Amino acid sequence: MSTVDLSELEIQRRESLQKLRDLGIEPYPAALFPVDTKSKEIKGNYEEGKTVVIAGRLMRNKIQGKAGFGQLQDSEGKIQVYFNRDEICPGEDKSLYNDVIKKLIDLGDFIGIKGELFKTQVGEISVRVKEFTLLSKALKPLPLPKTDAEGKVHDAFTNPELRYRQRYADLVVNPHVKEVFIKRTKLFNAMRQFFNDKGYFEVETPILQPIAGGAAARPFMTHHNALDVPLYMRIANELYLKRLIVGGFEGVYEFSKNFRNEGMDRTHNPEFTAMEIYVAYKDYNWMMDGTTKATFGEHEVDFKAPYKRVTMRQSIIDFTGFDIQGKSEKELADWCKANGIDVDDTMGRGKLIDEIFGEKCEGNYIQPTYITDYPKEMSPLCKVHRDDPTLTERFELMVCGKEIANAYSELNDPIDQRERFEEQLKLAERGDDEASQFIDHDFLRALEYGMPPTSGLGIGIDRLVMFLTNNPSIQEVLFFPQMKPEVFGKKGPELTDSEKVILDILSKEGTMDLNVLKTEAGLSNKQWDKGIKGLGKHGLTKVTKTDDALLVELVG
RNA sequence: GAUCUGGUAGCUCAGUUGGUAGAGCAUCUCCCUUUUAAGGAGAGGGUCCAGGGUUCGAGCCCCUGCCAGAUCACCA
Repeated sequence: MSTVDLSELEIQRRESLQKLRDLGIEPYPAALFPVDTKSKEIKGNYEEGKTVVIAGRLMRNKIQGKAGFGQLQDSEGKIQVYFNRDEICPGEDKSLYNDVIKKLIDLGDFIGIKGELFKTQVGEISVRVKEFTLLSKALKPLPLPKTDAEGKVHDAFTNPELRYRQRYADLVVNPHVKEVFIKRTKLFNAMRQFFNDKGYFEVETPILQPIAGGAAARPFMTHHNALDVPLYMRIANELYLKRLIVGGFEGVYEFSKNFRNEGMDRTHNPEFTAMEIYVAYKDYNWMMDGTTKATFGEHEVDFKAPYKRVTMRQSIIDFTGFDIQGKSEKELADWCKANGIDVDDTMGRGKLIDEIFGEKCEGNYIQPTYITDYPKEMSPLCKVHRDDPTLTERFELMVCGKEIANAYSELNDPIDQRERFEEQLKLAERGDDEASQFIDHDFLRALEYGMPPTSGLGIGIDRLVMFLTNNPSIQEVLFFPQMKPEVFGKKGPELTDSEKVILDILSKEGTMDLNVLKTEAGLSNKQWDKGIKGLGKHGLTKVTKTDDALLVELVG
C-alpha cells in the first residue's frame, strides 16, 4: 500500500512510528512484558500503594499540562492510569513525557505500565505510572465510542458490515459483543462438564465425507487429489456417531461444525455448530426429560421445566382444526390447496404434513415447547412409534418459533432403515430435492452388526446462543459470519478511458494549451473534467498558468 | 431469488427546489499537575460506493452494477 491510499490519521501514525524509532524506542519490541495483574483484579482487591505491572491498549489519553489520565483496556476491562511528568521523568530530560506520552503514543497502542495503586480525588482507582513501555503501535485508528455518566453510548460503532468484517475492531470497542462470545464458550464448557460428569465420551468424526448423510441439505463439494475421489463437507455427523454406538461406546457426543450450501439469512450461516449426543439403552422420552437440564440447567434462564409437550397431530388440530390422522396423501394435498398452502406433485405425505406444520403452527411456539411424534415419512432415521406405525418417536424443541433441538429414539432395525433410505431415493427421483439421493451402505452394514436401542439428540448451538443472549441474528453469535469477500486494492493505477484519451494526445506534444487539448480530446464536459482532474491526481500531468493561457504539461 | 432501506471525513451522522461539502467526537498546534462521553483557543482532514445519463451545473434527479441490513421466499 502506498502512502497515497492512507488517510491523514494513518499517515500521522506512521510518522509517529518513525519518530519513536529515531528516539531509540522500538515500537514492536520482542521481549516479554512481565504482566502480573489485570484490571479486574485491581478493582476487586484494591490495595493502596501496591505496585502492579499491567498491559493493554490505551483507550483514552487526556493530557492536562504536566500530568494526564489514560485509560488502559485489557482482556477483563479498563483501568485508569495517571501520568505525572516529574514522576516519569525525574531528571532534566522530560522527553519521555513531553514527546512520547503526550505526542507519539496514540489511542489503541499497546503499552505496559509499572506503577502504584491509588485513588483520585473523585475516588477512582488508578495506577500512578512509574515506568512506561510501548509494546505495540497501532497504525490504524479504532472507532471510538464513548459512554457517559448514565451509561449511554455515544458515537457507537454500529455499522453491521464494518462490525462483521472487522470483528477484531468490534471486539475492542464493543464490550457487549465480547460478552456474547464469552457466554457462548461458557455454554460449551457447561455442556461438556454436564456430559462428562455423566460419563459420556467426547469424540471427533470426519468432516470430509464420501457421502454427505444424516440430514437433507445441499453439501459443499470438494475433491481429494491423491485418491482422485469427490468428497463432501459434512452436513451432519449423525451416522458416524451411531457407528460408534455400534462399536460399543454407550454415550458419545460431538460439537460438530456442519456445512450446508444453502441460503444465508439471519438464522442461517453456511457453517454452523450442532451438538449431537447418542446414549445407548435410552429412548426419546428419557431424552426429553434430560434435555432441559442439558441445555439450560447450568444457566440463569427464566425457564420453568417441564416444558409443554404437544404431538404434531395435536398441534395441527390446535391451530387449524384439521386432523391429519389416517389422511391419505391426496386428502392432505387437497386440504393444503384449500387453505392457501402451495403444494406440488413432488410432495409426499411427510412433506405435506411438514408444510402444514411449518405454515400454520411452528411460528406460534414462543415459549419452549416439545413437538412430538412426527410422521414416519419425514423422519427417515427415526424409530417407528411404539403405539402407531405411521409415526416416529421423535421430538423437536421449539423456542421463539424456531427449532432448537431435535431428538429420536434412533432407528436400529437395519431392514427398516434400508427401506427408509429406498423411500427417500424414490422421493428424490420424484423431484423432492430435500430427500437423500444416496444410500450409505456402510452405515447399513454397521446397523446389521447390531446397534443397541439408542436415543440421540441434536442441538443447534448457534440458535441456542442467539436465544440465550437475546440476539436476533446468527451473525451476532459467530465471531466471523460468512460475508461476500471484500475487494482490496480495487483503486489501482489503471486509467479511465477519458484519462487515456487525454494522455494519448498529450504524449505526442509533451506540453499543450489546455483549451486546444480539450478540443482535440473531443470529450463531454463531464468526461473532460474527470479525465484532466484524474491525471493530475495520478501525478501524470501538471497544469501551469501563464499570463494568457493554461498549459498542460506531461510529467515524468 | 423478490421487495424495501442504506453506503458522505478515522467513527457516528446532517446535507434545503439541483448552485463553493457540514457537525460532534477523534486528529494536529498552543495553554492547562487528580480529570470522568464534553477544560480553553486555533487549524487540518473528502474519489459523497462504482460506472453511465440528464443538466450551464449532480452528494441530491434517471439508469446499470457492487456491498450491507431488514422483510419475504427457500432451508427436516
